[in-house]
Amino acid sequence: MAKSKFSTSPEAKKAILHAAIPLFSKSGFSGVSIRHIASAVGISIATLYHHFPDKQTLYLSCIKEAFSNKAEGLTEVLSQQGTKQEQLQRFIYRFTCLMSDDSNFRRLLQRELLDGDESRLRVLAKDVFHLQFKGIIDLAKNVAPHCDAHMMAISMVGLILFHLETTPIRPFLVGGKAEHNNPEVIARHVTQILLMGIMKCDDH
Amino acid sequence: MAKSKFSTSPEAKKAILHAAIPLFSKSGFSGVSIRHIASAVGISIATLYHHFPDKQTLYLSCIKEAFSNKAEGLTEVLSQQGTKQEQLQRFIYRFTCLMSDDSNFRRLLQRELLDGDESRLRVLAKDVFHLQFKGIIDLAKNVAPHCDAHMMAISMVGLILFHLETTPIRPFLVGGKAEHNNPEVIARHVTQILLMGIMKCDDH
DNA sequence: GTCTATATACCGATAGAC
DNA sequence: GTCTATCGGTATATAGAC
Repeated sequence: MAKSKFSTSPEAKKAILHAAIPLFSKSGFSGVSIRHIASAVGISIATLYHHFPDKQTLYLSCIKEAFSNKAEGLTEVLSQQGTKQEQLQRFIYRFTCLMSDDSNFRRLLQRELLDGDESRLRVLAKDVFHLQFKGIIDLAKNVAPHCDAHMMAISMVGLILFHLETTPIRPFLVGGKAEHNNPEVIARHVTQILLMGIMKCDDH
Repeated sequence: MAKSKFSTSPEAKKAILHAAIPLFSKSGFSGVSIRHIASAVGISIATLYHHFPDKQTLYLSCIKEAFSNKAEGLTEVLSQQGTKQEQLQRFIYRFTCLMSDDSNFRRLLQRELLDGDESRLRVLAKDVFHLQFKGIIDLAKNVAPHCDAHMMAISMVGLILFHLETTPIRPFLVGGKAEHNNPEVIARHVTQILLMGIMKCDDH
């Protein structure tokens, strides 16, 4: 109880958050004004300040909302069965789809890695994504027991995210094709690298 | 000739750029004010505007300066000799060191991938890094002729960048150790994945 | 809970003296 | 080339009516 000084309806807060999330995703904290957010929701600035005490709190609420929504999907993606190879393959594919479908989340995550201070990153890692990252670590231990599981988990996530991150610059890079933005193509490529390395890779 | 309406000394411009680059790297375009930059250089706002017509031009000049400085180092890193494996190994190691030594550049690059519009990304890919990315493509074709060279180049760069990008959150992630920020450790891990995949990887 | 109106500070950018 | 002074606009945030 008493989460706020004011009486606020959860619906109104959600409406503000879901209008603000894509704006923060696109332009970052400093690139979005309270005016802009209020205008997007269709309310006045004063009304927005009735629900959130300041811009910083609104931003952190957006992060929390976007990330905790995604945590469920991640947990589900990690509950895989089958052989080790199948587990890896399915995780890579479904994680790629999850990130590809929600660029708002992916961009907010990458912005947090650039802009988040120590306390924000701690919350992100320890409170929001602890179980999910642990799941990826366990998957790494399972499929590659001789590896450093932490590094392997970072590599798996990084491979996928960077292929999505480079989507807008790909048309101007040598060899870039539209199919390189297809989650299935990305997932197949990443899986092949992880399973066999590049020497035996054949993802044409 | 006539690059500017005003007479400006290149030294003064360089001084401004090299004060502004770390600021833009840390906080992004919207997160840094002209006042802040002028203060960091030790000049007045009006003096800054004598050298650059507006904030946007100053920012783009920072990008251009930081990136073209790095292009030389990248070209040098790509002129490798030895067997295919040695070429890959050395490129990964030296590229990792290059990115690790200059977090300003790496962060500006990642910010551009998030914030850059089509025209800025086109300039970046076609005018600034065309030869360097072509070099990575050629390396990929050489060491992995059966692969999609574009995807492989993206994977190599992305693997390295994400390990550096996650440095600040690593202390809070399961299994994170200080040694995971060591460029040699990162390069060895990435090289092993690329050469052998995770099944045969052993980077403890 | 929502609004209009406003306080206060900072923003990018310019004028004009030296 | 560098400065002080300042413009007009926008930023976050608040006061107080309804």
